[in-house]
Amino acid sequence: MSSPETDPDATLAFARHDHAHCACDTLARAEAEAARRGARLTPVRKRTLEILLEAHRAMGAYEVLDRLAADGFGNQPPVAYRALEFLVENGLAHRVRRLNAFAACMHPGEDHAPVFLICRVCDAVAEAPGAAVRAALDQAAADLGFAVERANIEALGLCPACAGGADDATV
Amino acid sequence: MSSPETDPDATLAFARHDHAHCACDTLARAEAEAARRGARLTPVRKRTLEILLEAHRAMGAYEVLDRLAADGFGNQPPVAYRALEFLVENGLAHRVRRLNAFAACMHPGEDHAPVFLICRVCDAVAEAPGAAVRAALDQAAADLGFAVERANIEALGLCPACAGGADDATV
DNA sequence: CTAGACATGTTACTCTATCACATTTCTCTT
DNA sequence: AAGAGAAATGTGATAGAGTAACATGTCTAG
Ligand SMILES: [Zn+2]
Ligand SMILES: [Zn+2]
Ligand SMILES: [Zn+2]
Ligand SMILES: [Zn+2]
Repeated sequence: MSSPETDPDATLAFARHDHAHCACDTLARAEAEAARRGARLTPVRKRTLEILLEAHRAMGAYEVLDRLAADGFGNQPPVAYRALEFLVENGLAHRVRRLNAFAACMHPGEDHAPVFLICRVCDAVAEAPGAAVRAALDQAAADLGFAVERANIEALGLCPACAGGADDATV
Repeated sequence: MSSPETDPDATLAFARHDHAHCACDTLARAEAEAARRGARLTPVRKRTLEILLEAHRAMGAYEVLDRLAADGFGNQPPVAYRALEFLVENGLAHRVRRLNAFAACMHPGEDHAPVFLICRVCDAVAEAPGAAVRAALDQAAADLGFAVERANIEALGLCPACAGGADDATV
């Protein structure tokens, strides 16, 4: 698909890394986490997670559905939406509302408050650690007597690569 | 469904207030802000903002459209979307992605980083001050070399009224 | 009064998401 | 092993959200 070393295949968490290994490793951790929670990682669900991991980027439900259908699973929207919902509910994937898309969780099992950084130029999406952000959010909410249960924290901006000069010039 | 005193008319910023006054006052500030920015607050746009302010809650584009159509404006989606987009671009309204909805900004003009608190029981939506949250977000992003330009910070949980006991019991 | 910019109206369409129902597969109990 | 009930899947239909494209109108600058 592209050079293994510098592939800016959008999506990488901005940092270069051995993606094949990272995806495989993350899948293993996801499976462990699913087992720990007693959640059934059925074929469709597992395949859905694999698809997200392989792409290593945020994917629309219909894009995932196409892949699933190609693999012999159902080809109707609910097939993808149900699998994705399961993954999100079990902390194996996240929903990026700004993009109407889903992305595999890079830290399954670890209790975390993800922050999504979306590059407006190359569409890369990174899941950043947001413990501090979440803490600030909880505090701001508490000031109003509001108890936060779930949060979506998404930022649009420029990734380091795109900010590094070649951004608007290359458009 | 509710008593006059404790009416959880969804929407209030959790705190009781003279809404008619609050809406009127906010509209005045929004008009001033629009003028300051040289943005043309045309009839449709102004009416759209009024609709959002009167409802004092997050409204879907199509819901706004119905109101606009009833007032003699166009009745096709672009009419509402264009007006709403204008308001958002000019800081007079916000988009709440989790709800696929829009809400009038309660602090037009004041440079602010809004945090939306959405009650999962009564659907109330409050725009909380999120300067600290935004600061934490900027820091978390900076750690990855990412420059945040815009952010959506939305939390789902329980508002003080619904957390105060009568929540799931009254359903 | 003409050209251009901006705003609006309208048609049609795409993308996103959920409902409802039939069928199958798993699990737990007897 | 049998059978009830829960969970998961497949499928068709439909609702909801958002945009592209084009025509018309409006206002201003020259
Ligand atoms: Zn995660
Ligand atoms: Zn980028
Ligand atoms: Zn605001
Ligand atoms: Zn509430």
